[in-house]
Amino acid sequence: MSGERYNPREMEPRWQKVWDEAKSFVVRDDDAREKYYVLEMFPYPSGRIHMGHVRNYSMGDVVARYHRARGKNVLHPMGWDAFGMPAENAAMERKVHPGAWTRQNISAMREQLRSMGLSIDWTREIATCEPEYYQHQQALFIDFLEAGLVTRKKSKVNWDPVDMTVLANEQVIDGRGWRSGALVEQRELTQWFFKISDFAEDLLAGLDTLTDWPEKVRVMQRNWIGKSEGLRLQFEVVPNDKADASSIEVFTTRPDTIFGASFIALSPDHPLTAQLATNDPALAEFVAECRRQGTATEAIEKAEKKGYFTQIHVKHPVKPGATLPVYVANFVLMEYGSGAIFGCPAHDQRDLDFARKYDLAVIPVVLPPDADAANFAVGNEAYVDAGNIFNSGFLDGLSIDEAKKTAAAHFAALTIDGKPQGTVEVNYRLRDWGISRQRYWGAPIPIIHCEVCGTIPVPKKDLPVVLPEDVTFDQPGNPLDRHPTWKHVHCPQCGGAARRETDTMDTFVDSSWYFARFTAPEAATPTIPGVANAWLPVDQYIGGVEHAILHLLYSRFFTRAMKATGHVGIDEPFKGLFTQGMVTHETYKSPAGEWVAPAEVIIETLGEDRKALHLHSGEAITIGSIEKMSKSKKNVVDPDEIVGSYGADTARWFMLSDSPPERDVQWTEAGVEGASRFQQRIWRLVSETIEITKQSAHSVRESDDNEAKALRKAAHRAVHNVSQDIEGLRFNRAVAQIYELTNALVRASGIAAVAPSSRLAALEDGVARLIQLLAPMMPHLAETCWEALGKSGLVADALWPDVDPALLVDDSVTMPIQINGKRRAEIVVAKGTASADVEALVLSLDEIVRILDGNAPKKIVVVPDRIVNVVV
RNA sequence: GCGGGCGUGGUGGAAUGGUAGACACACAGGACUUAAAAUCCUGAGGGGGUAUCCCCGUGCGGGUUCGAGUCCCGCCGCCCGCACCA
Repeated sequence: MSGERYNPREMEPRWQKVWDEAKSFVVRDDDAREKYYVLEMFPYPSGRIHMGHVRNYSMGDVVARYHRARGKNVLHPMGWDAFGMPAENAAMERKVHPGAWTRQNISAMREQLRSMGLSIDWTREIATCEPEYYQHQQALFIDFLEAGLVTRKKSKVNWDPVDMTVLANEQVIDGRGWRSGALVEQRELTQWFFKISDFAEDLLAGLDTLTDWPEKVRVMQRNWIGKSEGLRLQFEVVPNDKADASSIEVFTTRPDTIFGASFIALSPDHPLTAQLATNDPALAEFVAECRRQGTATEAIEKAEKKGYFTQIHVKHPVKPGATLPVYVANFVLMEYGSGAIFGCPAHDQRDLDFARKYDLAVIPVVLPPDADAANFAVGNEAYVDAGNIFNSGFLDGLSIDEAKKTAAAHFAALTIDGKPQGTVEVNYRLRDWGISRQRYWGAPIPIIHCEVCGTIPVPKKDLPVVLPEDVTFDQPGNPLDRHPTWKHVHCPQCGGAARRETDTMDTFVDSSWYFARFTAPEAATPTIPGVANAWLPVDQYIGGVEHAILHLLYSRFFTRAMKATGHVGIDEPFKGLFTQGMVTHETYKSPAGEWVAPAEVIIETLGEDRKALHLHSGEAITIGSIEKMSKSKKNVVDPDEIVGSYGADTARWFMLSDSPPERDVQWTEAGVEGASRFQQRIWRLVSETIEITKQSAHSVRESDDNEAKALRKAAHRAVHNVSQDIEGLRFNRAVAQIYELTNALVRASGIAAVAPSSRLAALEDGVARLIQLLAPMMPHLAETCWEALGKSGLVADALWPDVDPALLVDDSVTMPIQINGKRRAEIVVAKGTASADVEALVLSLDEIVRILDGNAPKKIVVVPDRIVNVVV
């Protein structure tokens, strides 16, 4: 046996079949054991799995298998985020139905995932594109609608006039549609919205409870929600013959700087702007120009601050007799605050730029701590830091915070047009979530439009609203809209002719509650609340950081909305979140400047130098930078090929070793080979251990000698450390611990044949423990070894090895001796040796005596059982 | 601009304020082999000395401490996220 190499290609399918037949990973709701829910972000069925999936699911599987071994009832499901654009693109390009394309991809990718040997309960598999799933999403939509969490409103969208569809901001490139290349228009469409902004405060507050989330993600969400507290302030319009309005409302977070105000600016989309523009062609032209600028971030970034003076003025609210000019400015957003601002150029850079351009007053009202009031002036840089208010009448001398409160109180007490002049208000950057998409391949929004009764939800008994199969993609626009019959229905209320909503839901809706559906994937309702509440929240969620905001925020909103409608009883869906790094690879370029795939490159190593040659042509290839694996740069490695040649365990092991999981990992051929060699090394160790123990009769139970004891200690320490590292998701360190134990056992196996039986027993026990530590990471190899060692049952079902605490502590410790903080010697003493004894021992050491050279130490610091520092 | 993170050998990376470089990859030398692969052993941060040993060393400059990769202050560089948010 010891001569045979381990053959993953033979063993891996075998164990996968065994687990399958034993239903090892099928989980039951009525299991009394403690629950543990581990979930990796489910994949989009693009066609084939990539290395990012391998990394993601390897990590999740380690966590799942570890907690199973810890005796927990582990839910570890898998599904498909199966709606979306790529399926429609495939339909247009290849004339296949999006459903056929998607389902074919799902079965191909399911096979690939199965070949990885993941401990997934496949009986719970769901695909969001099936009516069995999306009918419940439609039910949720109706419940949300009835609970007032859904609204229908007009909103500006990017409209592609050629494809006749709405585009996301990311799909607008240089003002043109990414597919059609047509100039994108801004259109107002009536769309469905989830009222996520109703939960802004709650979503913000909830972040503080998510202590097992990366700080980075919490900060990103906090910024995205963008809370700011300020004052809504009325400015009285100086009577004129242009404007109908008698007052203008602005939002400000700096009411303390009101004495520094020098202008008012309206958004181009402000109602007053529109009204003024009807009698002012130049203003109308200015507004049109602003709109042309578009919403692309790039354009906004470069746009110059521009304004248009409306000829009207408002009264200065705190300087009797003074007025402020009213501009329309391109940088004021209608969507935020009230769509109008007051400008205080001295203390806001953007306002300052604007003031310099239009020659407006710059009045400093915050005095920096070290400046003096007589000379302080603002140049081309606004002063935005702390200081005391000056030049400001009743606010003089106050701090910024005090002045904000005083100003707010002042304006709250005054009235304009019968309303308070100032009202304290909290604003959020977070907008409601527009979910309407003019697409075929998504969940239909279950609404019927009736001329008589209005907008009527589809009665629940009529769900699902199923997508029609007979659709065409040979022309632009929404196939649902031009389908001959699908949208023509009767009104559920009056029975008259009516029209179906032809918009479908944003695919982010699909992924906002799938984790809940996994708890009862076949239920007749979206969830079974009792079951959902028993499983949720997800204890450990793992996925890419690219979902830090949208997916994770939407899921948090959905959970709250589902709670409000009685589907779950919790607020936060994901207790622990882990965001893993990307998989990268070197890039290669041919002399012609074309990207070359790693599979077509041969690397030659000469000493420290590396040279790349083309596999076929033999021409020199340039080795480029390390980049995220992507098709466009061709630096991808196909998981199938790796599994086929090295086995799934090797791929899994490599993905877990070396790099900390939150950082990017570089895929290298050498690294994979190292992982593969380690696999063989384990198999040799196991085979040799079996041989040795077979040959030597060690029926006599001897007490452990020092070697045996050291071996046992190494094994128990490894179990302890690996456990902690897996729980902390420090897989790279767990791997290093396993290497260390392996090294110790391999060393011991060399001498065990001639050694006392106690060492053989320790070796056998250590190898068994090693295999168990390995089982979450290389499950197939571990099963093979477990079986070879003659252990009963599956290692996948075995309980995690226990740790004898007595074996974690040493009776003696090595203490380094420092002289002035530099290590000069070390001593081995019994654990717990008194400081005075240690001190005496140190001073008697030859090396120390020599280094001290007759000088008396100034001070000796003894940290018991740790270190000694002699200060000279 | 704002926010977050990072900076350690040839490389990926270890290191509760306590022996910097665990573990791995790559490399070099040796053993085995007709040979290669595989395997095993040995070496290795840099500099100096035949050796015992000495000096320097965690992006840079300060500080706190008996002791700093780790904590504090100020720089430099890189990465990520957000960005006309009033």
